[in-house]
Amino acid sequence: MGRSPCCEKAHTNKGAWTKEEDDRLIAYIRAHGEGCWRSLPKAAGLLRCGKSCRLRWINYLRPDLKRGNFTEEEDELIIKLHSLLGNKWSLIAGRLPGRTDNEIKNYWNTHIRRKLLSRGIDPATHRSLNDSPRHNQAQESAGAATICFAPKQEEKDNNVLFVEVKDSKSPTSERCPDLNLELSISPPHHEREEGGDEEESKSIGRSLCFACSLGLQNSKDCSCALNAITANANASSATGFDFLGLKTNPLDYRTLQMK
DNA sequence: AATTCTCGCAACCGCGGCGCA
DNA sequence: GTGCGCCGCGGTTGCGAGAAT
Repeated sequence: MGRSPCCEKAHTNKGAWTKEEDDRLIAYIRAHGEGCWRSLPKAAGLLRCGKSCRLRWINYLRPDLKRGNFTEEEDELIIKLHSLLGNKWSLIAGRLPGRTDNEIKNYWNTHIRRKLLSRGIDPATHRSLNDSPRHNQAQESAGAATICFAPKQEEKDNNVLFVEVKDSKSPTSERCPDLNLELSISPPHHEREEGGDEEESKSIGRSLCFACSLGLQNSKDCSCALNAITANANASSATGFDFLGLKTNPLDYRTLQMK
């Protein structure tokens, strides 16, 4: 039954890695490639558990890592992605070449949180801090805003789901949707389709192709209404929408990849 | 110069999903 | 079908460096 334990914790080193350990790990992975972290430490002559080796390699030793300060563009991209994905650091890291989930997580906690607070934005909800009391009151009285996977009929036929953000009290009146990730499945929301150009454009701005969000980037089911936030993160254009007060283009979930 | 405080980052821990036996 | 281990992820901790007193 099952497999043997990944490592004997009693005979493994912990704490900071030494130069010699780093060299051994690098040399081994250069020779044999990544993978099979369970057997790697023994094979490489390291007194570490596989988990520790993997972490050290991914977060520090990988040759493609971009060391150094985050750029302003990276900052803004992280903020946008976090507002959409929440604390899904690995997904966010997947959109920032050379950055690791751990690095982004640390950077968020030390720099970006403060940056958002100084802008008057709640880093947890991405809403204006001034809105919070009113919003909290609304949530208490009418329930939290909800992201729904609400397929339209034709999308149902194609097995496509769209993510929509709605406020249970006023489904279409909020310009910056609450990104409470409390999820629910709901039937198609036809009211919005009948709501005229303005409502339609808001609806489009809030819709994410669920197939893409699930990593089915090349799926035929992918018909994401939001395209290429990240590809155009540096160049806010007239076609972008005002997301969190940051003029931007929609996010292309097609390119969101797991590491 | 010595001590205390604050901050940033590397590493660890625990959990959930998945696959193997 | 079930149990167990591996892998990957997010949250948390601990330590070292620099700033402040």
